[in-house]
Amino acid sequence: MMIVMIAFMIMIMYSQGMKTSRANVTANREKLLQVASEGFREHGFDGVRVADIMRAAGLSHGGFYTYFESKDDLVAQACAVSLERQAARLKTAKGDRKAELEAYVTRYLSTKNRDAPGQACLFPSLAADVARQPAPVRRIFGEGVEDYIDALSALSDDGEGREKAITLLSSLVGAMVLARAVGDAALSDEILATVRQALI
Amino acid sequence: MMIVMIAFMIMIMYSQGMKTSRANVTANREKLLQVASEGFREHGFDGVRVADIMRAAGLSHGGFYTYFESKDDLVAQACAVSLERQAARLKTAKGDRKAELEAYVTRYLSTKNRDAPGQACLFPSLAADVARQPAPVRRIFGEGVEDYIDALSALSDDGEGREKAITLLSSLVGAMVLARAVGDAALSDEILATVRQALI
DNA sequence: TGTACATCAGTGAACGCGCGTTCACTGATGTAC
DNA sequence: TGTACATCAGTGAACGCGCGTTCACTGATGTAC
Repeated sequence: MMIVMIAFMIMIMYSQGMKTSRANVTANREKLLQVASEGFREHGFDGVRVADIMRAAGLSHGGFYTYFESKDDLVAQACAVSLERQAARLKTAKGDRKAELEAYVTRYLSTKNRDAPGQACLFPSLAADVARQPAPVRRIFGEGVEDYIDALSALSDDGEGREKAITLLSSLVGAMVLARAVGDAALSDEILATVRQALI
Repeated sequence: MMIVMIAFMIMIMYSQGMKTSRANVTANREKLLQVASEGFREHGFDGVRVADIMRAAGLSHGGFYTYFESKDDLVAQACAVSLERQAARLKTAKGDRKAELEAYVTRYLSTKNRDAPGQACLFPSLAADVARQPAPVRRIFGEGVEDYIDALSALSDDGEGREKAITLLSSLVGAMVLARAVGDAALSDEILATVRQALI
């Protein structure tokens, strides 16, 4: 009985990868990328310290270089992860494409989204910072934008999908960037509401 | 003769404010704000050092605090200056308003503007950074956006000026932010061209 | 299966550099008489 | 007008803190026999 239980535990350990050291590496790396991705969107690349990220993942800061070559490396990988996820999320859209797109715009330009940049699209938070990053990050980012445009295009039902996707994306990003920057809450709300109405 | 020349020089010195110490303070402050304003737009607030700015103005770094309380103070004042200037420039528009607006959009979304952020609108360069700055900067920035929207509205000739101004500004800012961030030059050009066409 | 050894994730102190800020000091500018 | 003094812009060394990165070390995990 005991042996069966132990064997079972070992199976779980291996299959879920939560107990052995090697599996921990995988889990920790995912956790680190997740924490970094949210932190960067919320506070910018320079606003999050290596030590913060390690602490949030339950590790001490010295172990950072087991996982990443440098902070720049983490920045690049965290961007890649965020970009993939948000393009993937867009591609799962089913049903009426027009309704789908409208729902997307409404969600994107909501005050909730504005006030939780850590959970939101990384373009408004990080695009301006990315423009000043080393080439590898800019390349990854460019591919992410490309994917995103493709995914948005697929939601459009006429031949001008790509053009519409680009102008739509620009409006979304610009509105959110401005809404987050202005100190005045009323103006911020107005920007979101106005662009939302114009797009739907 | 000599006395007349000297008197004349003194007049010039006082009137142009280039030689006496007190007048230098004014000229230096303007120079510092100008240098800072360009530097911040090009490299972000954290990308420009106090010592860089002082050197560019021909001063040593220790003198910084003769002019500003802190770097944050400079950030706020430099933003105020840039914002005022770009709203003022927009207000000088004369002639056919529609043509004026189109010319403005074309200039705004040009590759030249994209490649010279130090000379361009500060919204795409700094809005995301501003969102993470202390409240005074955000307030100043918000007022600048408000002014800008007003100025753009005045160029629109129907009753929906303000709504149009807000959506236009969002498109401009978003397109420029994305165009500057993507590593791929072709995609960057495409974003600018597509949004330009859509807006004109 | 058990044992001895090798590997390597993880620790936490320390390093080193960058950068905003401070400070004692200088010398030109400005003022009072 | 000239002289003596006060003010203050400007200098450059030094300070202090933050933060990315390194490093010697530990102990658990994994491997060989």
